[in-house]
Amino acid sequence: MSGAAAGRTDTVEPGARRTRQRTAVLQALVGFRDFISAQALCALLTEAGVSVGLSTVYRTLRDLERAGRLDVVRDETGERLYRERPEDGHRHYLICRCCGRSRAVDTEVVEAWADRIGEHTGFTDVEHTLELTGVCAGCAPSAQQGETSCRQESPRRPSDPRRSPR
Amino acid sequence: MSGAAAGRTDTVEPGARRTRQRTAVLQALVGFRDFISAQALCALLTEAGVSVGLSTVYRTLRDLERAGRLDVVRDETGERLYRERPEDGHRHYLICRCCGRSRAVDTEVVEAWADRIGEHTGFTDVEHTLELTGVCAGCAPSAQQGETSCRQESPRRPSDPRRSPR
DNA sequence: GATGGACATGAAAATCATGTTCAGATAGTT
DNA sequence: AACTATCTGAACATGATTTTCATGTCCATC
Ligand SMILES: [Zn+2]
Ligand SMILES: [Zn+2]
Ligand SMILES: [Zn+2]
Ligand SMILES: [Zn+2]
Repeated sequence: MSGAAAGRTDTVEPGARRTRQRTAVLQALVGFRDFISAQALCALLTEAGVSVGLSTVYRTLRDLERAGRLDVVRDETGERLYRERPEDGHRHYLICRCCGRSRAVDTEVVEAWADRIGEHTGFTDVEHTLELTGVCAGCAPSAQQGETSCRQESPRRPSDPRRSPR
Repeated sequence: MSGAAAGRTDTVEPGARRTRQRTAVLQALVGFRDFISAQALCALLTEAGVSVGLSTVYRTLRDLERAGRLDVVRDETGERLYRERPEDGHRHYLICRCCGRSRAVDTEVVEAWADRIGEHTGFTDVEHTLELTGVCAGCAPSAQQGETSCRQESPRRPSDPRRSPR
C-alpha cells in the first residue's frame, strides 16, 4: 500500500515514461469534465502555458484510449471527442446537440440486453456503442423558434473550449 | 395504382431528376445487402461498367440519407458505411468485425428505454445511435488462434466489395 | 560525469474521407 | 427542336488524424 492508489494522473500506461507533456494532457483531461476534441485540448494546453505538440496530444490520447482510461464519442462530423473515464468503467452519455453539455445515463437495461445478444445470434465477443443526443433543458427555449437558432451553425463541437466547461 | 407503389428504385427524392447515375447508385444499394462505403460503392459501379463519379455517389448518398432511405453506421476509422433501409425504418445492426457481415437485431427493449430517457433528464428530441460488433459464427474459428488471423489487417471495411456481398 | 540506446517530442508532410467549384452535359418540359 | 433548371464529374479544397524523421531526454552502466 505505498504508491498503490495510483491511477488518477499517473502515467498513461504502466511502463510508459512520465513526461511533462503526458502529465499535462492527463491533468487537463481530469480537470476538463466534458468531452473535448484532441485539437481543442491542445489549444487549451497552449493557452494554459503548457504547450504540447498536436502529434503528442494525439499519441497520448491514443495510448490512453488503448489503456481504457478514456471514453470516446464521435460528433456528427465524425470528429472524436475524449473524456476521462470515471473509475468504474463502461458508460454512455446523453449529449446536448446545442451546447455540448453531457451527462452520463443509467444503462443497466441496455447492458443486460447487449450481453444477451450474443446468445441469440451466434456472435461472440460482442461489443457495443451507444450514443444519445438531445436538446438539454437550457437549450430547449432557444431551439424552439424553428430549430435554427441553436442547432444551426456550430454543430456542438467544443472547438472553443471555453464554451462547454462548467 | 399507377406509379404509386414507387419507392424501391425510383428517384432519390420526390422532384429530383432520374439520371443514369442516381438510378445506378440506387439499384446498387438495393442489390447490395451489406453496409458499404461510398468509395467501395463507386468502385463497384465502375467494375460493373456503370461508372459514376465519386462526387455524385457522395451527393446521392447524402440525399438518400436525408430522405431517410439509408441506414448509416461508422466503422472504427470513422468512415461511413451505407445500407438501404428496410421498408419499416429504424434499425440497429450487429456487424462482424472480421468479415463485415451484418444482421439486424431486435431492439424493442432498447427503443423503449431510449424513449423514456428524455423524461428523466429534461432533454428533448432525444435521438440515439447504437452499434453492435462481434465475431460471427463463421469467423470465430479462424479468430481463435490469437485474434490475429481474422481481425488483423483489414479492419472489416469492405473496401474490396467482392468480399462482403452475398 | 560520459556514453549508448530506448523511448519521446513536434514540425512538417502524408493520408484519406468527404465537400466544393464550375464549365459542360442532360432531363423534362413547352 | 429549343429552353433551362438540374445534374455531373474532374480538379481542387478541407480538415482530422497519422507518419516521418531529426532532435531531445531518460536511465542504466561504465
Ligand atoms: Zn444544451
Ligand atoms: Zn454499454
Ligand atoms: Zn464474420
Ligand atoms: Zn434504436
